Amino acid sequence: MGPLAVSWPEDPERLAAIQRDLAAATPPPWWPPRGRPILVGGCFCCSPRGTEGRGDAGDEVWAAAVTIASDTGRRVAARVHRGHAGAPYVTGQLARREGVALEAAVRALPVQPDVLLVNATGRDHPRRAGLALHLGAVLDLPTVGVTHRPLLATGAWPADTAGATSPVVLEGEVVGAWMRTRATRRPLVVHAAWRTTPDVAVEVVRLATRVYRTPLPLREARQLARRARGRMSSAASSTSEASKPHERADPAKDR
DNA sequence: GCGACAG
DNA sequence: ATCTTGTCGC
Repeated sequence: MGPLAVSWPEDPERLAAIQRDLAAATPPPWWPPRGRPILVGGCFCCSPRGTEGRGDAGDEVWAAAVTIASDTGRRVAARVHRGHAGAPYVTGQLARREGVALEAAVRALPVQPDVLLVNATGRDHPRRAGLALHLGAVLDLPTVGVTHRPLLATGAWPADTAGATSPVVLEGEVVGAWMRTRATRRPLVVHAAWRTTPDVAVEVVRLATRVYRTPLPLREARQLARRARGRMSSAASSTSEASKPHERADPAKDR
């Protein structure tokens, strides 16, 4: 795609209009090449600790993005971007809060992924265009949403075996799937988003998941964003910086 | 009063 | 998202 003029309007009604346009768009479907490794990206945005509730416009935020090779699980690129929230969190309008920062983090990646995981819904949305779908359109990248629970859609949990899935449906449309990435762990919801179907979303998450419940790209992006928040550098208001080369083997929690 | 709908 | 609390597993 590309011609579609998409942005991150601050006005809720302008965002709603864009979401309706995005929902009606018919970009070419994408799916992972069979039998060949791909680059799977992930991005994540967090706010200062102690900030409960919806937050406010102008809140400091940290957005991280990573690119990971699906065959080795190795990180090939990572960036953290410190910026500001465009709005408080409002159901159905997450794009206004996190869109700008997430876009900046992904664009800063020296190696772009083939497909991007986003901590948000896609078609499961009041206007069928959640942040995961919106971000894909803006970046011209296929996207898959991954959340802890649906926004509006419903569906029964899958069997308690690794890899099991069950449909998540919104008004008759299958918009995603519950997916048991790890046996005995709570399932995640994987969402069809920009240029992806529920089946493709499941396959991408399968390719990107290793030993943890959370797919590697999302897990690493989350770690990077929170680590950056912890450092609390006193740099200027908005800056992009390379990730540090070394790793910490921390048995961190995996919510 | 109750229930709740991404992050 | 963040907070709290509890439990399980390495």
